[in-house]
Amino acid sequence: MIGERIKSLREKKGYSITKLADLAGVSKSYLSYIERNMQNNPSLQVMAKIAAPLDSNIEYLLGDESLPKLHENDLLDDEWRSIIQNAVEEGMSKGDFQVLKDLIRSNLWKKNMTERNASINEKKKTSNIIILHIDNDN
Amino acid sequence: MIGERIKSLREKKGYSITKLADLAGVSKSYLSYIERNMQNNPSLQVMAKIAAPLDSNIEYLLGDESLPKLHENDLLDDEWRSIIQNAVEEGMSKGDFQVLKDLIRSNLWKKNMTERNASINEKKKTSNIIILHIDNDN
DNA sequence: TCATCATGTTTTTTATAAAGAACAATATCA
DNA sequence: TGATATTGTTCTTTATAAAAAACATGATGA
Repeated sequence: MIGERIKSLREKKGYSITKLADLAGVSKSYLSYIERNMQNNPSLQVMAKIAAPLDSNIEYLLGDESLPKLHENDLLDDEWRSIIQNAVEEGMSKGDFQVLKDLIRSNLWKKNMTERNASINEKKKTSNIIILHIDNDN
Repeated sequence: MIGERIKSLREKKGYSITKLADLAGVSKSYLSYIERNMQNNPSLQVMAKIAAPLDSNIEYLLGDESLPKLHENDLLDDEWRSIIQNAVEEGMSKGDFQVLKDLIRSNLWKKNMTERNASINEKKKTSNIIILHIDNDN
């Protein structure tokens, strides 16, 4: 349930119910209800207000209630998310990504190969991967 | 705003407001308000009820309201998530990924270049990206 | 040791979310 | 072409979310 998540995050931060209620701008009585699942139908605004001082978001607080669970607490942080989101919007396929991933796993990572492409060279500072070839015929 | 998302998904399904309201089990008047952003603070239960017949989820409907936006409708689904999760665990950096992303954006995508690497060749079916070179010296 | 404060709970009140009409406007078809 | 059905809207009501207040319990400390 939703209450456990909030309570867990709250205690992790060392906040009392009263403190979190103040930070969030909701009444402590209502927060108390929510944590104990006595009122499990809060509005989006209340959820957002509670999530903020917990450095969380509605999605995470929903937890199993809803399908996905992505959260900084769960390894995949927001920066990653937006990077990937953009890539997908720009047409990256799962297969494309899998190549990169498999590459890393198979430790080609460590091996140096030759050849270089000038147009890509400038990207070097941010990564140790250089992509030379893009195949378009399948 | 939240209204646009719902309306967009609804129309994509070919549902009328009345139809969706029936499927979701909420009043059509309220749904109408929400779509026009005249009432932008629905409860979680209402959100969940609306999301279901749209084959969506609260997260997606929230859209910009909340930080992440991941959804099957946005191409980023659970499969993506686990792929990326694994990659991160295997040491992939954001910079590494950014190279790939920038590459796609700059439309190298469309250009064919030469050279090929036998050890990677077998990956061709799943991707149109072939990685030839991994630089390790920075 | 008793007074003040912080804790979380339960009661009461009030604000508003959400339903249930009734409505106007357009579409459908006999 | 006029009756009936759908569309989405606006008005009215009622159910309940959320605040405010009062409360109980333990902690702090003078």
